[in-house]
Amino acid sequence: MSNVRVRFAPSPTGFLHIGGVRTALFNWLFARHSGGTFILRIEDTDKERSTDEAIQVIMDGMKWTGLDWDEGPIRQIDRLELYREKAMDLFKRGLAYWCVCTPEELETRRKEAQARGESIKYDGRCRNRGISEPTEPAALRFSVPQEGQTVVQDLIKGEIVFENTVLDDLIILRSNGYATYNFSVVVDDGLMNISHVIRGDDHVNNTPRQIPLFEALGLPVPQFAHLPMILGADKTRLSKRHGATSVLAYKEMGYLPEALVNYLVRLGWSHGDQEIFSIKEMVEHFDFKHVQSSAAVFNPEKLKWVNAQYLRNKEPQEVAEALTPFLEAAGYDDAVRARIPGGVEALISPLRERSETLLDFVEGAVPYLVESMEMDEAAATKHLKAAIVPSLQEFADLVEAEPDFSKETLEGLLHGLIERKELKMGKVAQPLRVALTGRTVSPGIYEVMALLGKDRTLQRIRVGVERALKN
RNA sequence: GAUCCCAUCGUCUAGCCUGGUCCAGGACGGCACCCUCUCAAGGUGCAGACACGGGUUCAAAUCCCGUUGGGAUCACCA
Repeated sequence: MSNVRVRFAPSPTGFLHIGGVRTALFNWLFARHSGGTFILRIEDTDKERSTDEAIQVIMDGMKWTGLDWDEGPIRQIDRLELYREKAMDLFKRGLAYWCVCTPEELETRRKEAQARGESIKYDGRCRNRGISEPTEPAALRFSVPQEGQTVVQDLIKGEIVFENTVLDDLIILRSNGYATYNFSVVVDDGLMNISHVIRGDDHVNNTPRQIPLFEALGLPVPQFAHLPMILGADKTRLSKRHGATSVLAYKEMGYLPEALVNYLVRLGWSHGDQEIFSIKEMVEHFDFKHVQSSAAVFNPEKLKWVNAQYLRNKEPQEVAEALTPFLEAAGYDDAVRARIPGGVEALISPLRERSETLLDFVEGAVPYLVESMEMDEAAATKHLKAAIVPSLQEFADLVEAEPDFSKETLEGLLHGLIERKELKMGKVAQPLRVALTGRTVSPGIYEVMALLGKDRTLQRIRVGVERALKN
């Protein structure tokens, strides 16, 4: 086991966002690539917004995508005392001070400063007051060094330099006694020996605030890798407006977890021209050198394409296993599925080329699942005409008299009929398709018959004939 | 407004570090054709980008500077 220790640290305030999964994925990939440890830490210090359900949803999402963690979930709520101790330690060492400015005062001063066109950072008013035992509500602020620069050697963006004068004395302990995010993160990353902090680049501006804290606390400063954001089609941060952003929503929409992961890994990382990666290949090739430094637009079309690739290349049995819960959810139980000769697995080959998601699959499977199907009226009107009746009739009679129902036999029967009647294949196949499936679009006609079985095939052709007679 | 980040086809990207092999390659999407019992899948082809302006250099997508444009962050949220 290497010294690489990384963490994914979501705050449980809602669902697991697609961007969060990507962050988790890159952490996981780096850990697995380097034989390190991947830690799940829950940042739930905001008691108002954090919920247990959200924690469960995060874990469910990670399990679904296969991102397994080695340690945790560690909850910050269980470590509040620790943060308090570390903060007071800083105070005792003169590196932090009590601030009695109220939130309202601070807000007012920020507005005034902004109105004057000045920096809105904290003015350091309480820094030299030397309050040792506050008698009114007070927050503890960290005295940020104001000289020199803080340099971040980012693994993705390179060197980022911040003048320390732009940094203000951040609050590390709120007046209610709870640690703030920037403080608890540093304490945790330090104490957990995190070697690489891999997070969204919306955190770059937090980094120069955190580095001096590591140093003041005497904790090792990790390396940083700031991942570019995922944007919506309008180039703003991905949000609900852009469609589904919860991972589990993609599960429900019929995406395969490995396809989602594959799409996500290519969003910001590349390995030459390769598009499809097995998990093993991702782990093997992952590196920060090929992580893009600019933001990427989430493209649902390409996700669909990737999903389709997986649907087409997986073992039929595995696709069937993934599909079954969706059929079940659509109300097609065991008994219904048994209507198809060969069962659910028989659906895979004919439908996989025509489906991008498992939901598409269900849609395409309907005619073969139901006992009596719905007829698309427009299709019937167009294709089931009186002129075709003799052909359909004859074909049904031939099939009925023929004990063998194999594709080859069926093909021979239909071709013989077409030649005798001097018809075009399309002239017969299309009415047949409509009679058999109620639709103008389906897998090949012989595959359709195989999925229906002999009885339903005959029965539907007869019904089709009835219908054609009325046209 | 301040700070920081970013900039190759509509989108994801290769190439950039280590200038020439790039009149810029692949993929999604689009279009056309082929295949064909429909729809797909598959095959073939087409359109489509180095944001702009200056340098440096024999030579720049690649290095430097500036401009413009986009994004993120500026809380006793995380």
